Amino acid sequence: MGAIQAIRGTRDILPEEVVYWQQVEAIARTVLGRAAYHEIRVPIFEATELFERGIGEATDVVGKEMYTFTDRGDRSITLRPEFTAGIVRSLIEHSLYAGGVQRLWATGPVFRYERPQAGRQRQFHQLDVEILGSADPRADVEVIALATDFLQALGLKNLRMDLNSVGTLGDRQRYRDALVEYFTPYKAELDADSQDRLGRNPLRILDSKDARTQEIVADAPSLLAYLSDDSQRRFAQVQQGLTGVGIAYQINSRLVRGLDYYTHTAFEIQSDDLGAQATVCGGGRYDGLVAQLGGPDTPAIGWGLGLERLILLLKELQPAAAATVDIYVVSRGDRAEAQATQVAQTLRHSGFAVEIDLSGSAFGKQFKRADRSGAAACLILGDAEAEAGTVQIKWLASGDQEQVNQDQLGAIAPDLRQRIAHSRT
RNA sequence: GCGAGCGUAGCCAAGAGGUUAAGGCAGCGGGUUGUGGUCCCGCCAUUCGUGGGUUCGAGUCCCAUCGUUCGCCCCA
Repeated sequence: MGAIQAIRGTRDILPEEVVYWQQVEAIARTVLGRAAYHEIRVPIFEATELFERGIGEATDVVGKEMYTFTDRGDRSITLRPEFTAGIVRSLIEHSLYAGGVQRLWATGPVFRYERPQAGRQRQFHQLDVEILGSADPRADVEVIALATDFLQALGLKNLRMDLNSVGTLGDRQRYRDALVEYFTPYKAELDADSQDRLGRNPLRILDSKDARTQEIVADAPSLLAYLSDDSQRRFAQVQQGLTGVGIAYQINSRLVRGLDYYTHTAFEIQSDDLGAQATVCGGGRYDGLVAQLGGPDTPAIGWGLGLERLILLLKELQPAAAATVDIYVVSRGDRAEAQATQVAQTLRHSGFAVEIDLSGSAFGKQFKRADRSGAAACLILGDAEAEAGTVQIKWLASGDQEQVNQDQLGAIAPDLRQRIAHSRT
């Protein structure tokens, strides 16, 4: 023992799994690109204050989940727990808002100090999408459609979307007061967590899992009743827009998301196949955040999507695609081995995926490995071939074998390519 | 931060106080020193996450610790 292990809550993504990640990233680029979104890359750590001010001191994310440390210059640094705050900081710092509506996306690791469990780690990855500078309900629809398009392009099914409006900060404050008034007489009957939430974040009581609390919640005032006329009209427009582009959703008036900055539209996409951590994608509108962080009044909406959870779902859907090798090169003897290196290079330059056997062991063993590599063809170089400047090409499926001059390999590349493709079908 | 389960080789896994720590997969070597996918043989844990304790004796019991899994909280 004594071997160093990955830190708790972090993990290695091994080659076999990376295939899924690459697939997800490729599809994200396609879907986002064709909606005219641009990638932005922001730092992995920021001043702690950014998150405290942006996400809200009262939230769990800031209160107990941040990876915060002091650097050598005595600054308080925090590993980003989400993307939005950093993107907004960047927008302000570079005056991107001056260029009109900004459609941005980002991906990479984010960090939250929590107990790991199914679908949850301390370092995980998100895909993040934001549209900044528009208050138009069509922006809400566009961004949500991007999430469903992306998930659909990956072939995921059995997802459901909850939609809600949390109104303006004012609407929410009035609702919050109403809730406190409603719950206070029941305080003793609420579960312990909810009693605590009554003072801190009464909206959270609404989705308590405790049975008795839920009985009390059943008669609690509804958030929708506290929305201003304007907020209600907005919410209706978003719903019409979603219906118009054929996106299914259900209204969930208890959907209140964790971060303080949300206004109006809030939504969440969930799956039943993820255990307790069912949320794959969550987001909403945050009209006040840019101003709160010192920028000009800039309405915005966006979402974050958990890539680990997504890949968990993807793995159930499709088996891992084996990485393919076209040609496996087998050689024995000093001269042959030297030539094999050159031949492999030539073939790679012609575009083939070529793996070379470095073992120097008996041909029999090398053939065994050739077979297991999944290669379509095997190139053989021994003393005889080295002497003659030739190479044997053996087709592993049929066992057929032919001889080619080494300097002809470039010329027959198109033919080889065709036959390799053919042998795979 | 709280609760519960688990921790034997690269992977899966038997073993439930007495002893040579089964077996399978993968890997490596050989049968076959230039021809694979089958087959046969051999090798692959002085040791059971770590530390301490109980006992004549512990992988098997107890304690602690670390890791891991699932759940709570919360979220992606």
